[in-house]
Amino acid sequence: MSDEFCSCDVVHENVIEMVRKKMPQEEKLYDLAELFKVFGDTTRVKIISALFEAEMCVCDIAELLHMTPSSISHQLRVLRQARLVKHRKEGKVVFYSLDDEHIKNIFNQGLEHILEPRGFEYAIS
Amino acid sequence: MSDEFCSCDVVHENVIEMVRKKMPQEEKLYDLAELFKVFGDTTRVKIISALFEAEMCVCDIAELLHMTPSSISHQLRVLRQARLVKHRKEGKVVFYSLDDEHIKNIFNQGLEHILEPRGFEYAIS
DNA sequence: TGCGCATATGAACAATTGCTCATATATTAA
DNA sequence: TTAATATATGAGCAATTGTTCATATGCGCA
Repeated sequence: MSDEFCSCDVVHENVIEMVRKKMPQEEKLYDLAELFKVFGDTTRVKIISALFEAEMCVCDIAELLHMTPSSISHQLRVLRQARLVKHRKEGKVVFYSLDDEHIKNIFNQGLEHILEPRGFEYAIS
Repeated sequence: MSDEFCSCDVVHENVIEMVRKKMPQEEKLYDLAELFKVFGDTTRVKIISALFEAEMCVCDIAELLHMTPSSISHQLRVLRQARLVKHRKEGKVVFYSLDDEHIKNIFNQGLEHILEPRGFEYAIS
C-alpha cells in the first residue's frame, strides 16, 4: 500500500486514487510551473506591465526601469522563449510587444488576489 | 535627459513618460511577482492541482506526489503565506484546501497558454 | 503521565537564477 | 570598408531556493 516516501498511517487511498486520475499530466504541470516562473520575477513583471501600455524598444525599457540594456535584453530573451512577447525590427532598433491575450488575464487575476482584503490574522492587530 | 542606466540615443521619451504614468505602483508589481513565484515551482503546482480535486492532508499529498511529508509541509507553508491554501485541523491531521477563486482562473489561463498551438518556428520543421 | 504519530521548522547543502562585464552580431552612415 | 550604435549573448559571481536531515510541537490514547 504505502510506498517508501510516506510512513503515515492516515493515508486516504481512495482520495489519492481519485485525485491522481483527475490531475493533468505531469508534463503539463511542469510546463505550467515553467510559465509561472517567467512571471515570478520583478523585472519581468515590470517589463510585461510596461508592454501592456505600449510597444517599446530595449533602450526604452531600460531607461523606464533604470536598468542596463543588457539585463533587459537577457530578460526579454526569457520572455520570448516563453512566447510572452514578440519582436519587430526597424533598422537597428527592436520593438517588443505582448504576444498573448492570456497574459492580461493571468496578470489581472494575480492583481485581484494581491489587492484582496486580508483575513483575520491582521484584523486582530 | 538620459540617466546613467541607458546610453542609447534612440529613446522615445514621450512613450516612456506615458507608460510610467500608467503602470501600477512599484510595490504592487513586486507583490505580483512574489505571487507568481509561488506558482513557479513544480511541486507547488502539483499540490495546487491536487487540491482542485479534493481537500487532502499532508500525508495524502506526500504519497500522491511520492515525496516526503517534510518537503510537502515546507511547500504548504509557502502556499499558506501566499494565502493560496487554508487548513483545518482534525486531531493530529491537518487538511489543506484551496483558499481563493482567482487561483483557478490563473491556473486555467496558464494552461491555455501552454496548450496553445505553436508559431511558425515549428511549422517549418 | 508518557508514548506514538502527524505535522512543522531550522540548518545545511546543492542547484538555479539575475545581474554585471566583456564581447559578438547586425544595421546604418560616412 | 570603417566607425558608430542597438541589441544579443556567454562567463562569472552573489543571492535565492527546494530538498534532506534532525529535531520540535501538538494531539490522542493507554
